[in-house]
Amino acid sequence: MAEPQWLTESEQQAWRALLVLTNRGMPELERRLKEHDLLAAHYMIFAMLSDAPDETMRLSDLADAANLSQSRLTHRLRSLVESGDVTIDQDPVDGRSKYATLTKAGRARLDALAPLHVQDVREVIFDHLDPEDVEGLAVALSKVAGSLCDDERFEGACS
Amino acid sequence: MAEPQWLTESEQQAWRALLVLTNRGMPELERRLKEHDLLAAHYMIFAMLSDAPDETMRLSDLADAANLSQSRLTHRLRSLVESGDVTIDQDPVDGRSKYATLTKAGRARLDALAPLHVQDVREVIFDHLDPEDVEGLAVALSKVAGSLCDDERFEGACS
DNA sequence: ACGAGATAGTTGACGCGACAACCATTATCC
DNA sequence: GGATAATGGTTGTCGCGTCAACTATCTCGT
Repeated sequence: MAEPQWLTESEQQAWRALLVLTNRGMPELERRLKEHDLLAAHYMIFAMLSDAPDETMRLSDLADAANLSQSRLTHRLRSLVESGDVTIDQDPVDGRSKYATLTKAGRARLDALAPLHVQDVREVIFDHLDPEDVEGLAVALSKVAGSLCDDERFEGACS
Repeated sequence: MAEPQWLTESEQQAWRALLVLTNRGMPELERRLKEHDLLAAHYMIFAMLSDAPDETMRLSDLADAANLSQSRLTHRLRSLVESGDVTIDQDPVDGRSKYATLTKAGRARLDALAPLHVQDVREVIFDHLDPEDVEGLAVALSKVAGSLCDDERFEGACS
């Protein structure tokens, strides 16, 4: 049995700060989104759809792009369809697949919210960083994210 | 009304990667902890208590250190007390406060789990980074974390 | 062509966490 | 010193996300 490989000073610092960010910062952002009656998952669905051609995606691709489980996507889509922000259609060639599409209303809702959300993200995160910090973050986090998308039993469209 | 201040290229990259990490990496770590019948919140409670003098903390301090709401702490402590990992005692001088203390069993459980958890954290995060990446992460995340602890209507013992 | 397995999506149950309301105790202040 | 506020903690409700089980469709080997 090998000695446990403890975290270095820097690693500990990064890990603790990451815990603060995930357990305080991200919930804070969710709270702000909820003031507009939107879950973070909803916003991700909007954002991914709006970036897609025809604002349409196959459900499983959408789930992957939005970092959601299929089940979670189904649950969230239910409310988005009810509120008229998204429509769901059968794939005509593959009877298993379905497509989600952003409606005009959904598109309008995203357009209205996006600037506010970006502002929130700025206030919580990027306003406290200078460009080199951001660059360092981007480099390091991308490596970790890349491994999470590749590793996870799929070639991951992830990002 | 000002033009919305969109994210720069680097900021977008960092933000997307952070979303992957929070929505995939962190749940993965929780899943691994749960194989040992432990919630992430439980582990945080253990870790904070074990670092404290006498392995004892006032509940509200513990909540703050572990990034938990008081209510969430209460809920989690219930199960930890039931399983005999933690005891709770009244503060003799302030009738409102209580103290949580790690029991021998709790200490043993943490000692057994800590190396495994560190290994998991390594596999998910730090194994994919070289020292400069980690340093960059630590610097940037610490700034964000610092703002979250200070800002949040409290001088924050936060790390 | 047919049965086994893979893929796409849905469903329902259950546990955790957020939130608001609440009780108890201690400060504050006129 | 007695009302009022502030602090510390608990409780109960409700919604979300996970998980396992399920249906339906498609693929592939033989």
